[in-house]
Amino acid sequence: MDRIAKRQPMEGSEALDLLKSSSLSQLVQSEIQKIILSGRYSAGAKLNEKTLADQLGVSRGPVREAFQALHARGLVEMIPNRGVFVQRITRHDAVAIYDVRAGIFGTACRLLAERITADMVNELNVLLAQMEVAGQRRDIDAYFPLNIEFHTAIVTGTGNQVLADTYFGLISRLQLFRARGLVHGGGFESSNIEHRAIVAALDARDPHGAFEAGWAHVQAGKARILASDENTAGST
Amino acid sequence: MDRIAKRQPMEGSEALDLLKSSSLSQLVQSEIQKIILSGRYSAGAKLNEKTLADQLGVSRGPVREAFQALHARGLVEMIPNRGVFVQRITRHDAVAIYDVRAGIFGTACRLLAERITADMVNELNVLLAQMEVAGQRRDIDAYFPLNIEFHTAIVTGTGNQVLADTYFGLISRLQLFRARGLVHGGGFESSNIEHRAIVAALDARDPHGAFEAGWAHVQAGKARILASDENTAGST
DNA sequence: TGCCTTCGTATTGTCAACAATATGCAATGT
DNA sequence: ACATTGCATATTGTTGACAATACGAAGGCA
Repeated sequence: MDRIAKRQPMEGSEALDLLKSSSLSQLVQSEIQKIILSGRYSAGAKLNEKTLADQLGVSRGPVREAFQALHARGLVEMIPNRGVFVQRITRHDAVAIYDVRAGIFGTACRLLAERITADMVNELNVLLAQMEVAGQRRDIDAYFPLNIEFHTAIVTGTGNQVLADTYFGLISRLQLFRARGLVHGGGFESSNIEHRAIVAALDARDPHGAFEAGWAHVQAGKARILASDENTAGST
Repeated sequence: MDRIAKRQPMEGSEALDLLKSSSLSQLVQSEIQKIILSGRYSAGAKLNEKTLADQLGVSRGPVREAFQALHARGLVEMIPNRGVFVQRITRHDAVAIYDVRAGIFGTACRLLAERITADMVNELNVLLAQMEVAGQRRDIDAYFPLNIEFHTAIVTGTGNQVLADTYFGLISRLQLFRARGLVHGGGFESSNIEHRAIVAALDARDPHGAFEAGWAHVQAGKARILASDENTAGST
């Protein structure tokens, strides 16, 4: 764990974040978030204030502030006088998150369909082609980042920052759900078919079709994850 | 401003909140949120740590923690070494929030259409009737809480807590937008027509129709607010 | 007059100490 | 053997103090 530097302005990797946010709590927050999402702590694990503070080289104050922000983002659970724990995402929670994500992503597609440029369509088509290649090769390490880039391009392409923030908030909570196990390979083919349907609707500037395609894609993803989870563990 | 009691367990109004959350920061947070949403501070106004801490009868620590949570919820803006300010919601922001709200509310309607009970339909019909009475009487004080109850019933009726939280988060940010001025009366008639369309689709268990009705209702509300804002102030 | 520098004050950022609560272990009693 | 009580320890909750930064007024200079 990288010890946060004692205020020396430029310090390697995230100098930009530092310049923008400066305050230690922001730094500590993103650091703890990284730790949580990396899956280093299992779901429900306790986050000790002093331990974390020592690891990051700060006092407990900023750590406690970071906890509050992470709690508001739904990444940790706080029990008074007991402590802070990595949020447990049950199957039931995951379903709820996926349904909201379906609505948000569908909305993104719908909004994008009304304003998408030819360049953006081309960009998505390039990603589509690359994903198909990776899919045929069963190359999950190539496929995964492309898949993320595809969804990110659509969500940020709307130009709606609130939508993007909401979407990424849901994504991070889902990361928490599948933090353990779940290679969730497979489903390349169907996933690519769904991607093509989305781009087709976007290219046709068809808001309704785009929403439906986006919604259906996330719902299909939900089904795939839940099926995969069914096989690996018997979580509540 | 009610001074927060010094730990005496039961203290009038929000004893339940206290029992559940206990920690001062939670209390302070909801208190500051109330202050912000009440519109007592104008948009962009500075929130002084020590002043607030003294008003609430606590030290700066819990106040700072509350700030972090409120920042994560998008209610305040934090500038390093400068302080915390009531979040400014521009017209552009409001449009973005409304678009997301349309998607979320539409999604709520869609999900609810798949699981709504006859009792729930009746409940909504009762609210519908009451709103029509209030609308015909131009009784905004009666109409407003009914309107909120109608939307809340739909959103919570889905049983999806994540969706509800997301929705209410957007609502509170919108409250920030129209905190000043904006009586936004009028539009009763059209609003009621839209409400009827929503309930009709729900009663018909028609997910697509319900989504569209919900989406259209929020979009219409957006148009009404923006038009009203056009007349009152020239915000950015 | 208008602009810049300088200094005092107010405010934020961080920390370490103190108080309150919970946890785990040992001793006691049934 | 098992449950219960009491104590020692660890952890959280809160506070006040100190350091660093920003703000604003007064004064000097062109």
